Amino acid sequence: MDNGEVARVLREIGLLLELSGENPFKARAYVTGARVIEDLSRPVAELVGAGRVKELKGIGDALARKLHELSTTGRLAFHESLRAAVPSGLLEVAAVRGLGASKVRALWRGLGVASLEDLARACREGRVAALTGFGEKSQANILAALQELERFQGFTILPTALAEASRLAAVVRAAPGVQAVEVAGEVRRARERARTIEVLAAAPAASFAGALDAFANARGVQTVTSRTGDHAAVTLVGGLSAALRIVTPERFGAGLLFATGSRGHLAALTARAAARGLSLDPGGLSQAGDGGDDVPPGGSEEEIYAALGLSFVPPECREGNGEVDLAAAGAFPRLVERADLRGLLHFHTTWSDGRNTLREMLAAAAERGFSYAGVCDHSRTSSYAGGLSIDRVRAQRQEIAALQAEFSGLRIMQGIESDILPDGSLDYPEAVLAEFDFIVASVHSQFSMSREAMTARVIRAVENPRTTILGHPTGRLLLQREGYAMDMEAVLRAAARAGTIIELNANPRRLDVDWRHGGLLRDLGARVAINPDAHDVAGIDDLSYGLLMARKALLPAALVINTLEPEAWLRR
DNA sequence: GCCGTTTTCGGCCCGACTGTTTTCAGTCG
Ligand SMILES: [Zn+2]
Repeated sequence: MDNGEVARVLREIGLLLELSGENPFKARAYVTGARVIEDLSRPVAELVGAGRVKELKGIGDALARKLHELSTTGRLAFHESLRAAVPSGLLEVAAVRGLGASKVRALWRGLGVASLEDLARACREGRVAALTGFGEKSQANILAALQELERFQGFTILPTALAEASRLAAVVRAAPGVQAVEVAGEVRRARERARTIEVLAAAPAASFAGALDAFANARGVQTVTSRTGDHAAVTLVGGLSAALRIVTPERFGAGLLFATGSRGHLAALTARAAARGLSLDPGGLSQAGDGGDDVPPGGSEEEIYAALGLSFVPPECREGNGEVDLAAAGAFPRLVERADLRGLLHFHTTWSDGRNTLREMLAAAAERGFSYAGVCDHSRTSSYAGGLSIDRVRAQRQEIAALQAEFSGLRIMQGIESDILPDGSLDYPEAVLAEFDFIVASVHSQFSMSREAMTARVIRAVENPRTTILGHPTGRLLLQREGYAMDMEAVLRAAARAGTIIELNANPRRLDVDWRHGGLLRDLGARVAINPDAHDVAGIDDLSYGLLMARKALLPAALVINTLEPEAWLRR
């Protein structure tokens, strides 16, 4: 059992205890224990083996015993008995936004609600509103949250989609006779949320059936929803869909192009082909009518783009947003790449709610070849996240000065992720704000303002000359929470006017600003910062998702400030 | 259930909002 699995069990015990009506502080002790285990840099089993797990702050006698049982047997009787006493569907009910353990318990004990279906029915029948502690509004809010949950059902975020896709691709690749396999569809296009994993394979016709069998029998396949001679569609445990198409090798290039899409991109390509007297279909590119083939059988994607007089369009850019016109005009932007990034900005440390120390984060930055790093812990109003008091801001500055001597090749800057307060102001007095090298300003509270009020609030923040970067502009959490209502275009215009940089937060739950605003950002010439918002060392590598989104937005690398030296973007 | 030490019980991250209640519990970030 790795630390993540152990932590998950402890966290679930915490929830189950609360649902059982246990002392909430006892429940919290398990959640705290889960966090302690998550933050370990070594396997918890090692500490258990050495009898040292009790030395961890937050782990006492009881948790130490349970960790011992868990890491030696892989099971925990206490956990299993709790699970037996609480309907398993309640765990899903507790994940509904607005419902915590106490409310779920009330619904369970008062109305017999034991699943999401029960809850929806109870709401529709008006029974929730009649329950003490609830009312018409709570009932309506619960129904809305359930609908939101339903909308998110069957989708996943990019890292999971990529992992599942490459796992399934590997299964197919291992099947006899298979010569090539690629992930296609929306996953290859790096959509920020995905529903279907599409895989394309090339094999001689005699090998089709075997490859389809391998796919249909892959681990995690729940049901096979359709099956033909060259195609299989399945649903996966967890609700995602997946599909495999197999073509003979000479059709692989065009097949991949069509399987990748998007529809809009393909429409632009086929229109361009037609304008040149060509015809493009999944079989390849050919002379319209009876001519010979322009692209020989077996033509790759690259060859097809070239035959259409286009530079290669990377898969993540194929959204039908004018990328074909740009490529045709020879104006396709020079997109940002990992090696372009010189600056690592907006990461958290143990000074606030990060899991690694400042030194550890800086060492990771240096190891990854960054030439400058700007730490941005939380500001004082985010007290739940350990936001920095003015004294701690200054103490951190001293540590930075000391650490700078240790990291000669890395310029260390002190930023802050300042809350944007409800009135649009920043979170410290002017004299303190002036001491930071730069400021990322983000909304972390009062999400449910009116659209007008939120727009005014954020515009005031981006117009503040102390604001360097607007952090995660919409506040969305993909598949968990919609962004707050706000006139994004007005905000982006105001930011561009004020010279405030827009963050492209690379956390795969955020990927915010949305790539769909790329056209406006380009038109405005607005500068963008790709920031990992990392809370630990591993989080730094979320930058890869941010890079994909910046490319998807067709942003020229020159607009991405992390590619520049600080002097090019710091306010003076 | 953990922690600290005022050594063995009492408090546990904190402030604001929402919807319920009629003075506050629950949820969220
Ligand atoms: Zn933030």
